[in-house]
Amino acid sequence: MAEPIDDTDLLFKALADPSRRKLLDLLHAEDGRTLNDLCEHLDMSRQGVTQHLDLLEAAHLVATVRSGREKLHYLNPVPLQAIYERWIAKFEKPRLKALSKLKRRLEQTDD
Amino acid sequence: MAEPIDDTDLLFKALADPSRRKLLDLLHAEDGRTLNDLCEHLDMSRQGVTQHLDLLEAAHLVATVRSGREKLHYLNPVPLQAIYERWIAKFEKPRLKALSKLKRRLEQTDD
DNA sequence: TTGACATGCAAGTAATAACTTGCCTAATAT
DNA sequence: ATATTAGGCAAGTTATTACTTGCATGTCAA
Repeated sequence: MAEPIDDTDLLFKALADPSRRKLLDLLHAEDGRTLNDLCEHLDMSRQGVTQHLDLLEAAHLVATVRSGREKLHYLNPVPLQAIYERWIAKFEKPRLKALSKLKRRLEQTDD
Repeated sequence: MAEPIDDTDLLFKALADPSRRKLLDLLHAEDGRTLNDLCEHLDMSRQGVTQHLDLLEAAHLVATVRSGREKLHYLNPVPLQAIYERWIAKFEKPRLKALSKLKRRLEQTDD
């Protein structure tokens, strides 16, 4: 069963694979990489990497821009925030929940 | 490939399935439930639920206590904190990273 | 002390996910 | 112009995961 209905599901599924997590780490270390660049770090075929990147893109964790014959990949950390709100903050002890609220308030005044 | 080597992998794999996330939600709503209790909410065989709970237990998200012929299930939110540190805080903008440090400092003095 | 209840074990099936291979198109550099 | 480089598409294969069924064991209540 396990139909990937909502974004939450795509997101967790995207994070469930170590190769995809490595890709996120690579983009975190240096943004705007090409497909070939990323392939050099992964020990699998180019298509394998492409398919992982497609999943990351479906989960909105990676955005891409075509530049000539190259495709540049950028990290988008926003969905991770959603995980935090739904799965970390919610399950924390009340004390930490209070801190989460504080954090959000600070974000609003700061931005 | 995708060998489940470390705890991180078990954790993300555990969270990747909607039924398992539902189980966590159920335990969050009310802790110490029996297997049969949890089964009533899941629309699959008892064994299916057992296997999901086994994975959650392997990821240390659920702990169990045997009580007579019943098995009680308890939620352990600690591993979720690890995800936060490694995957949320790390990928946040520097401003939010600073807040994460603050949070940890507060935790130490508070506990 | 027996019958119903709560759960465990093991093997099998079906669905999904990860990965590969081969060929195709478009951009660039010489 | 043409060879090379970057990437896309589509099928097929293998591995993993989700789930089921049938039977076994321990616990409790009457």
